[in-house]
Amino acid sequence: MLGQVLGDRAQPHVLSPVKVRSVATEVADRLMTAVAIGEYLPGERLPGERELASILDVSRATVREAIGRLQAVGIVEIRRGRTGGAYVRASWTEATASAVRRTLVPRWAELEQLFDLYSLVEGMVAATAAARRTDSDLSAIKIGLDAYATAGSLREEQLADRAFHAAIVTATHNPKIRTLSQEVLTRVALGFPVEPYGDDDREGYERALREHRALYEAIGDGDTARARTLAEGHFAITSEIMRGMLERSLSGSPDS
Amino acid sequence: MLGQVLGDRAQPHVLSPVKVRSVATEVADRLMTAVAIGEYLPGERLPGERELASILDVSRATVREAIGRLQAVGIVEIRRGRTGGAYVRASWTEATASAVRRTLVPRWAELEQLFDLYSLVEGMVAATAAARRTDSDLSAIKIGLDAYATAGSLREEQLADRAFHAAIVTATHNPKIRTLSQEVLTRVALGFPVEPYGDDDREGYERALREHRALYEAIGDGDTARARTLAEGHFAITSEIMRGMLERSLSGSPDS
DNA sequence: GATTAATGGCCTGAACACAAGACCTTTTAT
DNA sequence: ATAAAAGGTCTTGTGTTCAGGCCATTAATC
Repeated sequence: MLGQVLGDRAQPHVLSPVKVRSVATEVADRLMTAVAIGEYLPGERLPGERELASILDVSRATVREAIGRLQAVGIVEIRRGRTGGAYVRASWTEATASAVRRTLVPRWAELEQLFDLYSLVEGMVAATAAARRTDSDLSAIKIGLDAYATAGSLREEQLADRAFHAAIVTATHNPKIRTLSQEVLTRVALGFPVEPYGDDDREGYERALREHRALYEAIGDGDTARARTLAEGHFAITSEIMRGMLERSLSGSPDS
Repeated sequence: MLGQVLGDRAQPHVLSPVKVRSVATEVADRLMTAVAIGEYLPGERLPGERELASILDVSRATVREAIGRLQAVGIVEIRRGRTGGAYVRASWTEATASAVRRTLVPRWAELEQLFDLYSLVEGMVAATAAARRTDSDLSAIKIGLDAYATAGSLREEQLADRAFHAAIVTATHNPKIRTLSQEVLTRVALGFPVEPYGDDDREGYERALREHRALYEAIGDGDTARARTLAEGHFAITSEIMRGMLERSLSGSPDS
């Protein structure tokens, strides 16, 4: 009786079909993520196959399998010879537009949910950081903030942005939170570059800088509510940008 | 220069060694979780090997491998014959005490972090639910609350508790949040039963009931801050209970 | 008490993913 | 021209998983 009211599930969540990621898929996802978050910029070369195999502790065959997938969707181009390797394509967002259409559009609703989750989690992170930050945490955040403010190139902007956020996550004093944040970011980033590359958007930069400053001060003040609100808003903006990118990629060429 | 200041990592997170879970490990973890969260109570029988293989969409050999591990750590006992199967041991928390010592103690700090994360995530869930709940969401939560209030047995308490929390998660209107919550819970639960079984603790029950009521009202009022605070506190209590259990299991028999 | 059904226990063979390593081909720095 | 560094291509071996059948055990049923 009670079971009926409560909707007693015949198939609990923990007993849903099992699916394990293959090593090759895991590697491919990681490499895509690395490119997506700007770890490797367009024109840059990924580490060699042998090196990646060593770093990731997998066989070279598996690395090749993974790189082959990146090549297949146009994220990298392969060059042979002495200076060969997997180079991030200049406009991989454009190159993958059709892949985006095929892969991501059916999951539009899912992406919206991911963006939402991303924003909420980062708000949680910021609030926790505000509650727990030490003075040295604050200093580290300040360094990231200043670096962002004085960044001279897009690359420096990216590095500083990541350092800033990394310092905030560190200020939560809980490595699990970092793991969670990275996992959520990865899920979001798997389809999109978090920082639109060619986007030399001064206005966006100024806005981000203002928000970073405000967030820094909220954390410095230990104002958890303000830090949360600011972070949620900040990452919601990022989500908006991605959403806009996707929409543009959709309204562009109908299909390849 | 900038790179130095920002601590440019030679080995980004995404390029750390790859390790994928085997199917058998995944199945074993799921079954352990199912037992840990009270899906199967002591004395109850897990589904048969063939049935599990079908449900989980894996081979029976893999299921056997997983069940063998549960048996090895004393979570279940295997009976043969017509009414045979894997039965949850009456006092598996006791039976696994030494396993807990060997497995969990080295990760004490990690567990603390997990408890902390658990509490924070559930706070986030409650706040989001308070902000987004519809009237029908609220009704569902109320049903769970009432069921908890009128629960006549431990089993009913568990079911109602889960229904209550499930209804709150649903009220966030974001399935990804549900997934996240479950993942975090699973990580926490992997070592511990969330609801200590034999713990016929009226005082604890009364307290939980009060907190559930308060949480229900905060969500009803759309008071995100209060909902968050209540939920964080509520789950922090759960964490405290688990912590106490572990400490008792430690101070008990030195080792087996 | 015999039968039968439901269960775990056990085995084989094939398919597959992955690792390890050798060797070839291409390209470029020297 | 040579050598180095990279990707391209094999082979071989190993471990995991699946699919299926058959055996052993137990208890409900006739």
